[in-house]
Amino acid sequence: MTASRPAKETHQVERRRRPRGAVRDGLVAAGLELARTGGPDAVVLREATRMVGVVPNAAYRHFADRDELLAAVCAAAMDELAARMAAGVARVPGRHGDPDAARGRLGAIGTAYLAFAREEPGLFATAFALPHQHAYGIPDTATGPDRTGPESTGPESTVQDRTPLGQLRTALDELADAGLLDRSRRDGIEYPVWATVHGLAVLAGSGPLRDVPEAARHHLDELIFGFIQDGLAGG
Amino acid sequence: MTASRPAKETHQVERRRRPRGAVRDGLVAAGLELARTGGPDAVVLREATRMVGVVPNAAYRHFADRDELLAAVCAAAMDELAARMAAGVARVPGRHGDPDAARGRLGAIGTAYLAFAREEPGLFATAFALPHQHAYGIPDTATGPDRTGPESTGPESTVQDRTPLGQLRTALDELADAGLLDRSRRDGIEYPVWATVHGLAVLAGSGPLRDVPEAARHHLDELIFGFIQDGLAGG
DNA sequence: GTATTTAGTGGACGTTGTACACATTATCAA
DNA sequence: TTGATAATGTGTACAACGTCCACTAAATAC
Repeated sequence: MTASRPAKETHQVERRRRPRGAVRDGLVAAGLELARTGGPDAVVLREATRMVGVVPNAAYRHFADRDELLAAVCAAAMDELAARMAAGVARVPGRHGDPDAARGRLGAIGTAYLAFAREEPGLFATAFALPHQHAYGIPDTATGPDRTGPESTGPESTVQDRTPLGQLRTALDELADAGLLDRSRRDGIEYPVWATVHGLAVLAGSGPLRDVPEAARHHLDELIFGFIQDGLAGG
Repeated sequence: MTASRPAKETHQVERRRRPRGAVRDGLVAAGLELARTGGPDAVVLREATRMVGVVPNAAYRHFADRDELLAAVCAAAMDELAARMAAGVARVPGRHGDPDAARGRLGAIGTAYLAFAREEPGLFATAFALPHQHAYGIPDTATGPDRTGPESTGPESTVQDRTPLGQLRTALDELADAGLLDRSRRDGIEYPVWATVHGLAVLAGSGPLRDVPEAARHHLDELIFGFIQDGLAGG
């Protein structure tokens, strides 16, 4: 403390030498790792700062509070799910409109969804965890169109959205283009399909159907896919 | 302190005057109220003891730790769901085997399920919240038949189980008895049906489809029920 | 009536989220 | 270049939580 700014080469704490936004990104990445092994509740602010190598309060320069960090982590987890789905779809060959390809891509979407839920239960739970904003308040009285409601598509859905629902919509549209899904049944059908796959993912992932043996798990998947096929074919 | 046991009527802290098991039951009831308004994370041990009027450590005479209390609260929440479903089914008139009654009872089950998820989001989330045993461990390697696997029914499913899955099974059996569900399609069909309803309950309750307006919500319900009907009818 | 179990109290510790004051570096105007 | 201002990290502190330990009074068993 004698000199005003002495020996800068020794080891002056190396304060603030990280590139811009590195701490923020690091916190999200750390939170993602915590979420991967422990779900949303495991993303604890202090632990994340510890992993990044900063003091706990440093996080508050980048996030208003823990919930805002968690929100970023949730978004990252959702992105990872979307990426896996897109990768699975991309692996299916065949031009648009080809019935086999259309079927294959829809199947790939469902498979990727279930695989993610099974292989990364923590991230899956985190992706769908609402950051405790006010969590479970009064049933809500006419909330405006704030959050992702029925996925407000643009004028004509020009740019494809990578969200799970967006990818599902694309696959179902192709199924209709290929003549495998009656146009009169297309409208809104994405919700029952999504609900069915998501329901199985939740029930078998962290719900009452967790720890059913691997064989039965596969059987459940087949049951679900068959059920969806029947639902798409219609009565 | 002069007499060995003086003035018992004054105000000697009124220690231990509660009936047997009252504290335990009170803790679960308190936890249930906390869960009702805040979900599983809101069931905090100290707050529950405060509501019951005992010191925090008193809880440890009845539960090994917070997770064990939470487990009891989860079971209570699941019971409430089951009770609502049973009540809904009981409201539908008609003898066993009557097609209208069979359809009505299956519908009542789904309706009660969705209504519970919508009216009591905290309890619904709690009912399906696994108490953080080790939560999201390694994907599990051949776990034995410990937890509620595929709902091990007795020899011939003599006594009806009130669990949601049990009630759904009963309704589907009746549907088959009434000739509305092909016997060849009955086996295992409860899982896709459950998954579909549960998926919608989760997505619309605390998931990305929360805060869709009331009207669209009803439309979603109809879509789901129609989809299930088609799935039951088969291709 | 005494001994033993049961069920509550009191105090303490470590961890968490977060607020306030402070210090240092980056950015930009003069 | 210099000096103001914003951005970003540090330190200290506090309340609340889950949980541990020692102690004590009531209920029960012998």
